[in-house]
Formats: sequence, structure tokens, C-alpha cells
Amino acid sequence: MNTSSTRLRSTADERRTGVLPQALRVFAKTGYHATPVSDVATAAGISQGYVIRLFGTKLELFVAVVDACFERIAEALDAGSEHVRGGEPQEVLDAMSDAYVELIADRDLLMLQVHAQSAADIAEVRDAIRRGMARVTQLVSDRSHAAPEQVQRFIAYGQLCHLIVTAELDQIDRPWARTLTQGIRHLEPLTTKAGEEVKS
Amino acid sequence: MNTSSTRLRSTADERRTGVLPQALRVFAKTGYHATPVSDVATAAGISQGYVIRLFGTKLELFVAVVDACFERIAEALDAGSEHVRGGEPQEVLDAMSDAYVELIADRDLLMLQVHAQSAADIAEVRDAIRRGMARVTQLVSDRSHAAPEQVQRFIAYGQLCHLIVTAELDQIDRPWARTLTQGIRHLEPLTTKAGEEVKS
DNA sequence: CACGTATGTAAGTGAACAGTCACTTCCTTA
DNA sequence: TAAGGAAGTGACTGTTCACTTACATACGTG
Repeated sequence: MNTSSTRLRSTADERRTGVLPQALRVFAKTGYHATPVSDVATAAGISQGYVIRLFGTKLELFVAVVDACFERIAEALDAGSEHVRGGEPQEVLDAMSDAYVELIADRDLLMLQVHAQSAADIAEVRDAIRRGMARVTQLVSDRSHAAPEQVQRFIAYGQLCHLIVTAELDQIDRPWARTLTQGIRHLEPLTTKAGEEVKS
Repeated sequence: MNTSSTRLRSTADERRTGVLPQALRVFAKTGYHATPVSDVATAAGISQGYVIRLFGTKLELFVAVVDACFERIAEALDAGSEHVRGGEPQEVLDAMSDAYVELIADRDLLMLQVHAQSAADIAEVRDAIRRGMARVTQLVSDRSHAAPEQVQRFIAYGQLCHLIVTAELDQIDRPWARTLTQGIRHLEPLTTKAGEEVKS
């Protein structure tokens, strides 16, 4: 066993966990069917054949990516709810909203959910979405102690964000687009507006 | 000119309009990238090469399908709002909700929207979504005279339906799934519940 | 009826892609 | 240090697919 950094090669497990974030980025751009495994391999800096060896099939890779996506979302919601623990339900929901909005500023986690929904006719993908949504919904419910209707609304507006981001409705300066984007402060990553409190 | 039905061949325009509903069905199942043109051709009963000739490229065909999809949605919403014309905003919105839910009982129009969102990195597809959402949003606003917030909510819950249908959450009998599906009476096509008024 | 145009097909083309395989290089440990 | 196993590559394979093209058949019209 060599724990020092002099190794030239990673273990297969290290590779897998290292590949996942890159695969997430690539799949988020073009989705499951339109993304060749070779693109993932290039992004990860390894050969295409080895990516398949690491994950078995492209589908298994994609499912692993979807799981990782929801994992990160759950973590963010969890962290966002931490500093208002025990607050009013709506207060907790708002904190989680802010955390989600902040998290998806780079679009990848959001786009991947859209692509996963589009590929949900594949049973394994549909199951991954179910796992993820179960986790997220339960987390939101448990942390906020909000009524089911409030939780449902929370998720519904999250889905609306998907539409806004995929069609880039925030870049359209028309009444109908403003109707859909109103009150949703999202994207414009890292630009801090004066007077708005920032998570320190 | 021969206007009788003795013709063995359709005009190109007739073919195009005839192919679109079949293409809608096929694309709704597997999405843009995973659907070969040959599948559309088979469904339409013509050769694959001719489908391309009729629409130019697969992309142009898909865009035409997305436009047709929103066309049908707009028609349904329009019709649904007819018999409560001049009613209270929320009343009109509810009527449109019912019309939408009834329309998407066969899933195709809904699934196609999801697939279009997933392919929205293609500029032509993104533009088609924008056209469609502009039309739908304006229609809902104009017919209902509801506040923008209400219209936004209407669309947001429509997007929630997309998630429920793609992941088939209505078939999951767990609290988290019930939280997301509550109050949304959808699918279970054509089963009329006692005591619920039916559009005669 | 003959000629030009539009409808439609079937075979073909070249590129792209998921997965395989033989092989090399590195690492660990007995 | 030798040996076996694990990491990793690159070329290959068979298939699928969008699009093209050469050709055939039907249709309208002078």
C-alpha cells in the first residue's frame, strides 16, 4: 500500500469518483443520448474504453451521475436549512429555496434533471429519478415541517425553474416571459446585489 | 386538378400534415436524439428518405412537431376557457387546468415538451419552446385576466405534472409521492368519478 | 396522348458510436 | 526482485443513423 502522492495511477474507485463530476458536466450539456462516452472520457482525461470498463455501460454511468446529482442537491438543501433549524416552516422553505437557487447557478445540476426526465423511459433512469425525488421531498418535509401543500408548491416552482433555464426565458424582455420569471432570482451567478444579505 | 378521392398519392402538403401527428407520437416516446427518422416513417407509412425530403432535416421535422404540440395545447386551453368566458379569474384558470389535464391524458403532448426541453441546447428547438410558451402564457393571461402570480402558478404546476408523469409518481404509494401528486387528478384516462361533473 | 412535374421508393454512403480485446505499464507484496 | 494483479490504452468491430441519389410511378395539362 502506498498512501503518498507519488503514485502515477489512481485506484479504480478513485477514478470512478473523480470521473463523476466531469461526467455530470458533460451530460448536463447534451443529455444522455446525444453525449458520446468519448466526451466524458476526454473531460476526465482517460480513454473511452476505460470509462466503459469503470462503469460497465454508458447507462450505468449515467445512472451514477443522476444519483450524484441528487446527492449534491440534497446536501445543499440540508446545509441551507441548517441555520434556520427550528424556524417557521415557510422560513425554512425560503432558506432551502435560496440554497437551491444558489446551487443551480451553474445550471449543471438543473439541466441534468431535465435530461434525466427525458430519458425516463429507460427504467433504470426513472428509478434514479424516483430515488432522488424521494430523498429531496422527504428532506424538505422533515426539515421544514411544512404542510404537504407547501412542499408540493416548493417542488412545483423548482420545476418551473427548469423551464426558465432550459429556454433561457430570463433573457427575454417580454411580458409573458416576465410573468413566468417574476420573483425567481436565479442565475446572474456571483453578482451580489446591494442591500441583499449574503450567506457569509 | 383532381379533387375526388380517386388519387393514389397525396400532395406533399397533405403528407406533411398527415405525418406530423404520427411523428408527435413517436418523438413523444423516445425523444429527439433517441428516435430514428425511420421510426417516424414507419408510423406514417412512408419511406424514411421521403420523410427527410418532406421536412428537409430531422431537426426541422422535430421543430414542426413541437410547434404542432403547442398548437394543440393552445387549442385545448382555448376551448376549455370558452364555457366560463367572463368568469372569475380563478374559475377560468381551473377550467383551463381541467382542459389541460384532460388533453394530456395520453401523455404524448406532455412528454414531447419534456423532450423538447432536453434538446433546448439546439437553438431552433429552444426558439420553438419560446414560441409555444409565449402563446400559452399569453392565452392563459388574456382569457383568465388573472394576476401574473396566478398565471405563473398555473404554469408551475403544469411543470410539476411533467415530473409526475415522466417518473410515473402516481403509481407510487408512498408519502413523499403523495405529497407531490396530491390534488392533481390526472391520467386514469376516461374513468369518470361519481359526483364529478364531466364536460358534456 | 404526350410531356413535364410531383410523389414516392430502395439502395447506398460515410460518419458516429458503444462496447471489446489484446496489450502495455505500473504497483504491491511475498 | 520476481511475479501476479490492477490500471490504462488504442485500435478494432459491428451496428445504427441521417441524408443522398438514381430511379420508378402517378398526375395534371396543352
